[in-house]
Amino acid sequence: MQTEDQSVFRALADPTRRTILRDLARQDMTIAQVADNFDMTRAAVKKHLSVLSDGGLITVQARGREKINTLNPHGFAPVLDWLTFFDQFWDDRLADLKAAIEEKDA
Amino acid sequence: MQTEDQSVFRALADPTRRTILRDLARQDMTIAQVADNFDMTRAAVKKHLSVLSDGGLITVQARGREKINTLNPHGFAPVLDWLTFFDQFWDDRLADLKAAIEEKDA
DNA sequence: CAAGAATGATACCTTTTGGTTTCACTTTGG
DNA sequence: CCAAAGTGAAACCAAAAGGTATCATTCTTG
Repeated sequence: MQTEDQSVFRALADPTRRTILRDLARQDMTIAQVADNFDMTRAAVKKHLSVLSDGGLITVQARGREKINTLNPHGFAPVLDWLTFFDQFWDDRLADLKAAIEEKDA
Repeated sequence: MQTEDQSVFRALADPTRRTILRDLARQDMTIAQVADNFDMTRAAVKKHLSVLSDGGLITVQARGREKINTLNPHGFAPVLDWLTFFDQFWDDRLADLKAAIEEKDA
């Protein structure tokens, strides 16, 4: 458990990468297109895309000399699974605490 | 959106911290108790706890000379909210893709 | 009150990260 | 064919991250 999750959690840790994911949610993009949305070099964006790819959050396919980056919704599964552990914990043992937390939600 | 999420995403990025959260899910613990579960100094564990606290994932209260660290389930909310954006995206625009992904889930 | 326990804080070190530059490589188009 | 477009990759840098060691503080307790 949580053995191979590191790459996806690491991928989500950077704000630039989280923004890229939102951008790719709108449409698939080449590296250059993604880079146009940021004030940094294409090389830097490329590195971010590599981290996202390592984390399984995007897939990349070549189209001629271009690389099309596509959001991979399936890649979020490990994160959701990990978070689910806590849901279960609350349900099983801390129903009262959960209720208390929600009502003190100022 | 995603403006102040950084601290919680950063907190979740480290495997030691994710393990600490699971440990705290079982029971509240002092710093020394948390440190007993790891092969590193108490000072290092303390730093991790500070990051978790900054991210809102745990709360800390003094009890005499001890500090009791408690899991704060509410702290996960920003992460769930952020992830929800993609759920919505799938529902709104990619119902077909979602189905395709699930059925090709080898 | 004095010793020990639990912690806070600081300085310091090493590795990772995020970024830039630069150069080689492949595809596309006129 | 040849120049330009789109990438890949490597070298290099500064800053952040994860750890350790050390010392000062603050409770607890006999």
